[in-house]
Amino acid sequence: MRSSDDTRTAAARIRDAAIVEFAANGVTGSTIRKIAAGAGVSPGLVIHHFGSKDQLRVACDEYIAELIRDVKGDAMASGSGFDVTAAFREVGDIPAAKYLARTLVDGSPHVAELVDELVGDAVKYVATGVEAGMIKPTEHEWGRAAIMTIWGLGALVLHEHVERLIGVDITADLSENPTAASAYIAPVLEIYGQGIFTEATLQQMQEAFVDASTEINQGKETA
Amino acid sequence: MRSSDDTRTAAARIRDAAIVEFAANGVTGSTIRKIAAGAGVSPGLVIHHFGSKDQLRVACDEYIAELIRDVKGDAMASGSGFDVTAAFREVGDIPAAKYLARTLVDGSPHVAELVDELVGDAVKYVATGVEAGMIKPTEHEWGRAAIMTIWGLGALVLHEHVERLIGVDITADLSENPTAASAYIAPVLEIYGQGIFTEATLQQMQEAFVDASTEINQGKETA
DNA sequence: TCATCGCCTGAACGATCGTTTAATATACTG
DNA sequence: CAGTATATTAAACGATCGTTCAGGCGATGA
Repeated sequence: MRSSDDTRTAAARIRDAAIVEFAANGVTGSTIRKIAAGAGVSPGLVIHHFGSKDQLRVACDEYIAELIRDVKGDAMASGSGFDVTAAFREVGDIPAAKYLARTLVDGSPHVAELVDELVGDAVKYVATGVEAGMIKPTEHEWGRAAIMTIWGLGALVLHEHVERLIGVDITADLSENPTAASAYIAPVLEIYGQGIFTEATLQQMQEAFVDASTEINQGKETA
Repeated sequence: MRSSDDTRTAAARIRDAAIVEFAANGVTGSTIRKIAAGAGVSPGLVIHHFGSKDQLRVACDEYIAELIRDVKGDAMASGSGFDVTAAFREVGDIPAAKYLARTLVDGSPHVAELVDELVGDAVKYVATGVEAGMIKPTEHEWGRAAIMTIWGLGALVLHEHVERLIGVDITADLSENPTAASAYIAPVLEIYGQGIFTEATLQQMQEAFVDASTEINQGKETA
């Protein structure tokens, strides 16, 4: 696996190999021996550098989180802030998107913190969009931004299903092949553009929902 | 773990205990010994009934898929077909939603098949909605339905983050506490109702997208 | 030159894994 | 009732896991 012109530190090679392995098979599904083989080192060296499998996993979490922090600003600036997926294209040889997809489900404090930051970014992105008259205002600033972030991350986590269903690999760089990516982007833009419900349906649903709510907590008047 | 008035077959108890374990720790993170303990039997009996850990996992996949097929019709009929999550409330003691969340990421032919069916259901649900004048028509029938399904499933997969961010456990029955659930449902209804982009933004984005597409197409033709 | 120190390896250890096996209890059948 | 199939267990096997350990290698500094 290791090429002779690999200038990375052994510790860096181990970390990168671990990310590949964790992304593909999950943490419990990965073995130190396989990671060591991927990095071209002995299993003992993995422990020597990282202490334990769990500490290696933490190091990977932190590294990926930092990696995404570095590139997410570019994605926001490029105008595709409504789709967090845009921030998680694979960086170099590192399957950051696939690693994140796994870790979002397995659970990790560092990645949870990153998600919170992404929601904060989305809130800011949406707020500036509202100020510029490009995005509709809302009563639920935080909730709307959170759900847009969750939807984007959720699609990323389910990238295998997205690819099977729509034929687009959203872990890859979509900007390189916009024609193929349109199968994913066009419907997303449509929903975010005009919604799906007609006026009548929306009003009806909100009324039904308010009725159900006021059953529990009466006295609250609608705006 | 096993209560004396448990009338289930030992095989059924093992299967249910495996679902709980798989849902909580994933397949590779679960052990036959723990599953056996959860079912109140010996590890050997697990193998005797299911052959192997992998066959046990397949049995769980099939069982959960069938379980969801049974209840998903009710959710569609209740009018919340726009949110697949509604179909996956925990059934009895079985954490079907959490199991599905794990399996959607780990990958399983049976669950992938189920997802395809859910998209098919969504297409039908949307089509009837369009006919009834409740849902706006679209050029991307399949794509829109697929993305709505993916978004719903994605939120389910990231239920831990949804709960941390918005304070709503979408694996639980939301209808039992509509007030709390509104933090999740209200923004979703808003986005599905009116979108987020203003008319100007939508047009601008679609033009930019078409430009990018034709750039590629023209480049390919000249090359 | 030699002692030192960090990088690294190969072998081994104990634990735990999925699975097998032999044996026993229970239920069904004729 | 005898006989056979099924349900179930305890114990053990081999494989593999994460981790430890003793030592070799190569650069560095005095």
